[in-house]
Amino acid sequence: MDIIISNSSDTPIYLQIAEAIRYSIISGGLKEGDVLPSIRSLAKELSVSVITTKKAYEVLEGQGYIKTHQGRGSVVSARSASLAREHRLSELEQHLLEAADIARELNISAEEFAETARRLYDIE
Amino acid sequence: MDIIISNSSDTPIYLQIAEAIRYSIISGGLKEGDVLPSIRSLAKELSVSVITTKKAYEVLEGQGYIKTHQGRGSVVSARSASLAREHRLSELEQHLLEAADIARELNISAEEFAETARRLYDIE
Amino acid sequence: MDIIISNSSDTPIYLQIAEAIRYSIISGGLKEGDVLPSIRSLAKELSVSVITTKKAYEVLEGQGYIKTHQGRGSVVSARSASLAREHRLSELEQHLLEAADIARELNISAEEFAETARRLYDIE
Amino acid sequence: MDIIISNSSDTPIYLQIAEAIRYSIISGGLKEGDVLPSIRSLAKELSVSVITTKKAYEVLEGQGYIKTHQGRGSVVSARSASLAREHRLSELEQHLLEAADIARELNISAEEFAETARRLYDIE
DNA sequence: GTGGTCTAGACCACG
DNA sequence: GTGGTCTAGACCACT
Repeated sequence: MDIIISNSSDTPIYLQIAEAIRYSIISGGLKEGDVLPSIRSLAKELSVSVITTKKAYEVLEGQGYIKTHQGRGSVVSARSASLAREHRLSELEQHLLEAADIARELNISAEEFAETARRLYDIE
Repeated sequence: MDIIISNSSDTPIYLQIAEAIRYSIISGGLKEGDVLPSIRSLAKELSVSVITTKKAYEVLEGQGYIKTHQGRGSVVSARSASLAREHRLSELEQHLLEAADIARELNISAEEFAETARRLYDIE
Repeated sequence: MDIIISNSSDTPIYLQIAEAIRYSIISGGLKEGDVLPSIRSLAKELSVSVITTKKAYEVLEGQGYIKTHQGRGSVVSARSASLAREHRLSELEQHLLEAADIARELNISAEEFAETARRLYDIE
Repeated sequence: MDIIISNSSDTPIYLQIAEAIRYSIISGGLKEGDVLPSIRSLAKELSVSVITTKKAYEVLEGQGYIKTHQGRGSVVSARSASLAREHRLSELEQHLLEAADIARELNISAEEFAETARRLYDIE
């Protein structure tokens, strides 16, 4: 669980945690059936309130990534990997759609747009 | 000033207004030196609080698009059009960069990525 | 908003609140578009913590009954009435299924079972 | 003792065990005077904590189904079968009463209600 | 005024 | 040990 949280970010901490865990799932660090750290131990590790980690887990549970059981902690649920991948794909599409909107607004052609996309992909 | 605001959107109303005005500037509906409607008349027209329109104008002023003078209303400032274009370009780049990040995370190749960008451009 | 909450009940307070509101929706006390009391005023009225009312509203929002907007409170969303009815119907079915399970376990015939259901319906 | 416990269920494990034993009593698998497995052997068989099986036995003892004697294990007590039957009957009644409440709330007639009960009885 | 987020600290049920 | 619920009190963003 190497999660880095930023207090200055404008995405709330509980979402930063949830996304870090989702990333762990997608990148294979966490697999189906794996047990997540307890909300209390994670809270201590990240120096945040228990409520914050709990909320992160609630979000993930609401989206079907994990299952939580009283007294037994939380485990990564089946289908979580494919769920996470779908989620990221739709985010990618969302970004491209917004970018395309702007491109049309600025009279940038489809070719130029695709070209720019390609170029920015290679940058980093 | 035909601005449509959506209550169900999760971008705050004052930003929706600011962006609508910026769009008017970039698309030529508002030119340098044009006088904007007063915050009170605009508030009435959009059925929102005066505080909200005021905040929208403050944002635009802070970014250099308009100039507000005590008792004389607000006017579109010089260079506003090029400013707006630059702003939108950087937003476009930002979206593409985030999309590219996700694409690499999901092992999507540069070709596939550029291809998807092209396809989504044509959709709407 | 006449909600009666019981501290001795074993269903959590936030769920009691959520169900009372759902009942208001189903019984016509709250209609689509109606504005709910603010979480703070409701908390004061019920003598519970703000967090508790907030959680109740979060539950209702998660199930699609209401929509909450920062700074503007919460409103009953469209479809909420039919949603609520569906929800109660599935609860009714659930109870009957569990009852039927027990009836079969106790060798109670279908006729006896239906008869008992009829009789208990009339009791109150 | 063929008890199947489900980790995904939201009824606590100790209650699942208690109910499985009660079912054994009602269905004749366990008769008055029969000796139950020790809490330790049952715990090992089900791969749960000793605390859990102990709690299940405590529940059953509290309801009069079994008698536990220091160092001599637990036996099914007299009248346990009729007790269990009564218990299940009252549960059945409880479910039907709640279902009837909902039915009246939704303006479902007594006939429709009894008809639905009959239909759901036959389903499985 | 509104809701959104976060804190520290408490009690309870489950294993 | 675990999570589930609740409290009082705080700061921030939006209207």
